[in-house]
Amino acid sequence: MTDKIDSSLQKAQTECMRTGLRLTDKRSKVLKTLLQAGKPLSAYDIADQFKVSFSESLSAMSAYRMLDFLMQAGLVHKLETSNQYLACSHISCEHKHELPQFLICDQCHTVQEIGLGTHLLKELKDSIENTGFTLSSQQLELHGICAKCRADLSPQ
Amino acid sequence: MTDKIDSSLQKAQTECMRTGLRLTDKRSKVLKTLLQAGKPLSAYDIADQFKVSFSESLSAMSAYRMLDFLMQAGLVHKLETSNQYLACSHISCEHKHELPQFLICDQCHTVQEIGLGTHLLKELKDSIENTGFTLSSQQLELHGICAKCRADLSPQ
DNA sequence: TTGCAAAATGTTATGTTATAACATATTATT
DNA sequence: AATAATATGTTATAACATAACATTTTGCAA
Ligand SMILES: [Zn+2]
Ligand SMILES: [Zn+2]
Ligand SMILES: [Zn+2]
Ligand SMILES: [Zn+2]
Repeated sequence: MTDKIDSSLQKAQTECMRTGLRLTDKRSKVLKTLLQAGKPLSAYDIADQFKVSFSESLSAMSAYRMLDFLMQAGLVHKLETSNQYLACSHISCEHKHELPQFLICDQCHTVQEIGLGTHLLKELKDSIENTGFTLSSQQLELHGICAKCRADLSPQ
Repeated sequence: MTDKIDSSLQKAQTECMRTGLRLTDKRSKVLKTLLQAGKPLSAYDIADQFKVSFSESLSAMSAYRMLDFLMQAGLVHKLETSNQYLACSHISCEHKHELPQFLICDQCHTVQEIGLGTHLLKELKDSIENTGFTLSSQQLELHGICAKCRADLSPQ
């Protein structure tokens, strides 16, 4: 678990270096906070958790700025439907996503970042662009009940 | 234009009667405010516009409550990506949508409520449910540049 | 028709999310 | 070392949303 987090942080650092972005100590710690949480947090939650984890102050204002940076760097996503932030699931792997897609469980609030087939995405994209609209990179947030909660609800 | 708005209000009234919902005068005026605006408004915008249009007070708190009602009735949608509300485009027509889909122009902020092919939606739904996730009714909000703005950007 | 209960609306307070504006500190470059 | 650019600290405020309780309106039954 810690290994996964460390390797993600390592990878993030390397990738930022390569692209000329400065993943400072605090920014890295904000990312680490999200990786450790393993679930979406609000900016204010992040600031609070940061203080607990690192015994170091972080104002919400700073959290927002660092989240902006991390989002630009593609390391963090914002869930618009819940105003929360979460670490990208694909930091440590090679998987490259154009359009992040999230399945959000309304029961246990876990979020799964998935990768729909490129075929399906292309179809979706084509269908939209046929209307004359030009898509910019965005994301899909789909709500429902996750497999685990579904099993808990109907036990047999 | 006014005809379209009136017929939508009429239809909304009829539909609410049929399903036992009470589309009160104020609720109807909130819906009218959105229909007249023809674009998404925040709850506070709605309260302000309501006062202007009807010379009648409406607190933001009341606006939120009326929006909740209108959303439950399927007459209004909330855009989660901009915290704004807009009248459903399909009030006056028979078109029934399970999953509302919006194309949001980041240039001029107009919103187009579209209907993707049922085939494509089914494929999307199947693809997601294959992961074990159970979708509840949700919506797609896709950002980009509308045809008009695109034309303005590249004039020839 | 009167009385009651439920639903709708009014009102005030407060919680939550996000940005503006300006000061200070750190870093890179010359 | 001087300078400029970037990052962070700090305070204030804007924007979005809900809680809690009072009052009014409505539907319905006695
Ligand atoms: Zn991602
Ligand atoms: Zn769940
Ligand atoms: Zn609609
Ligand atoms: Zn546009």
